[in-house]
Amino acid sequence: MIKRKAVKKSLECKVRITAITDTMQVLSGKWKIHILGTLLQGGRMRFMDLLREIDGIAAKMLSKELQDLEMNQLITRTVVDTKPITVEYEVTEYGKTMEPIIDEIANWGVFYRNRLHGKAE
Amino acid sequence: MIKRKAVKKSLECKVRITAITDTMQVLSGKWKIHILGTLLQGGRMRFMDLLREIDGIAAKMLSKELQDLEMNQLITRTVVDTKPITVEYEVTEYGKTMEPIIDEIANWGVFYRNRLHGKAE
DNA sequence: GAAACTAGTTTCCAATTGGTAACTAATGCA
DNA sequence: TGCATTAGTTACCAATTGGAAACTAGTTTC
Repeated sequence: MIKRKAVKKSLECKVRITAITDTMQVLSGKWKIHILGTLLQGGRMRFMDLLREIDGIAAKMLSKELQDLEMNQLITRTVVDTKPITVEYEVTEYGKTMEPIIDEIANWGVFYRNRLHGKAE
Repeated sequence: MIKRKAVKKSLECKVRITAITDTMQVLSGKWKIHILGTLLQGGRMRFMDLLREIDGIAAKMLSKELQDLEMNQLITRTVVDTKPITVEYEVTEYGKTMEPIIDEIANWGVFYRNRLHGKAE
């Protein structure tokens, strides 16, 4: 018996921990999942649409989080030459690979609420 | 056309936002997902095992996060009357419903790493 | 009796996060 | 001319988060 646990840790666990850390870093902060979720439902949306749709977010936060998401290539930013200039945001194909995560998180949240009330009913 | 968008928001979006907020609150902080992930892999584990297994966590953080997870009934805490007293932590059946989320997050992290290197290869 | 191991707790500090409110700059409308 | 709308930015501030290190306290081993 010569430290089998340490081997087990190095191989399986570390890769997993790195993977989880990466994902959570990309989704860090209070708003990114909500922005992605809203854009996944709404398709192409403008800044002001998002500001109105996502309850409680401030312009500063929305702006910063959109920049982060764009840097990670999860969304695209397109300036449209309308009367007052508008900017459209859209989830990329790559960004759409986040959908299973967001769905699982949303599902669990519903499950959680149901459990808090009557599970016997 | 009398504000159809607002209706759409109230019905679909708000429930989803609440659900996501709930889940993320239960998983809040830097360590909860790692602790759950480690316990899901390792089964019944002691405090010191977790401290050694989860790279970088401090005793204070581990202690606090374990308390949070126990309060939310995702794990159980059992004091064992060994020579120096030990405490065992284990994921509950309810806690195991988090597994799909953690798996999706870990999967995406692996996908993310692969994409950063060679996707053409 | 000293050192080590168990499972934490306490204190103190630094960095990050996120919120409010005011401001910019370009354009259109009355 | 003055107000509204677009998409932000800036400055300031408060709360939360998390990390290091030292400490507690009981038991066992050398």
